[in-house]
Amino acid sequence: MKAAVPERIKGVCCPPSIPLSVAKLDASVDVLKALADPTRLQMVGALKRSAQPVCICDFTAAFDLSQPTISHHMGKLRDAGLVEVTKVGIWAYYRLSNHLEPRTRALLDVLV
Amino acid sequence: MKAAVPERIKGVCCPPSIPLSVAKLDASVDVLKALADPTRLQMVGALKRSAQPVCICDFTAAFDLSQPTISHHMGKLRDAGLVEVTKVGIWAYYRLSNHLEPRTRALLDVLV
DNA sequence: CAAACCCATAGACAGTTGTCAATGGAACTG
DNA sequence: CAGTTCCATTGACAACTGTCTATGGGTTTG
Repeated sequence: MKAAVPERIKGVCCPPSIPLSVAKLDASVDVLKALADPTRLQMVGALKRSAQPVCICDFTAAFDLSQPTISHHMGKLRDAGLVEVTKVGIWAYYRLSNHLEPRTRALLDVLV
Repeated sequence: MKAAVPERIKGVCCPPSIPLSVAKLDASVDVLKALADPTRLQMVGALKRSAQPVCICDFTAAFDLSQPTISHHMGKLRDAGLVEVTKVGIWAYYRLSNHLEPRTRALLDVLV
C-alpha cells in the first residue's frame, strides 16, 4: 500500500524529519558529476570494454572535439579517480582505475 | 595483462576506431545529471527508503533551502522521470516513479 | 641542436545551473 | 467571499561547465 498518502494537518507541516544520509554522499555526487556528460560516459565505457589501456589520441580521433577538450574531459575523469594514466614516451595511455570502490565499480557495471 | 600498453607508430595515430555505444547514452546522461546534485540525491534516497509518498513540504523543512529551490529540484527529478507526484488538496506527495527502467532502478539500488 | 609530435594548461566565452525573492494559482477555512 | 496555506513559476544573478584557440612542456627524430 505504498500509494496511500499520509494524512496531514494544515499548518502543521513536516512533523517527522526525513532521514537523510549524508555519508558518502559527496563522493557519490562527484562521481556522478564526472559521469553525467555524454563524452565522458562514452570514454569510461570504452575504457571499461578495452582489454588494454587506450591512448588518448584515439579518443581525440574518435570524437568530434578538439584535442584540448578531450584532455579536459579526461582530466575530469582523473580528478574523480575514475581513470589512471601511464605515460610512455610521448603517448598517454588511460585505463579504468584499479582502485575503484566497490560501489563505484557496481555503478559502472550498471551504466556502461 | 591489462597493463601492457599497445605499441604505436609516431604520426600514425589512432588506427582502430574506438567502439562507442551511443544507444541509451543520452537517457543515461539525463538521469545522471538529475542525480548529480547532493540535494536531489538525498531526495531520491529518502523517497526510495520511504514506504509512503512524501509531502514536499517535508523536504522544504528538512533542507536548508528555500521553498522554490526545493520545488525546482523536485521538478528536475520529475523531468528526468525519476519521481511522480500525487496532489491531495493543497499538498503534493512525491514518490519514486513506478515506471523506472530496470537499468535506472539498478542504478538507484547502487547509489541510495 | 632543431624540428616534429603528443599532451596538458591557460585564457576566453557562451550556455547551463543552483539559488533566492517575488509572484501567481489552486484548494481549503472561517 | 476573503483570507490562509501550500506549491509552482518567473525573473535575476553568481557560479560552474563545455568548448575553442593559443601556448608551453616533454619526448623523439633528423
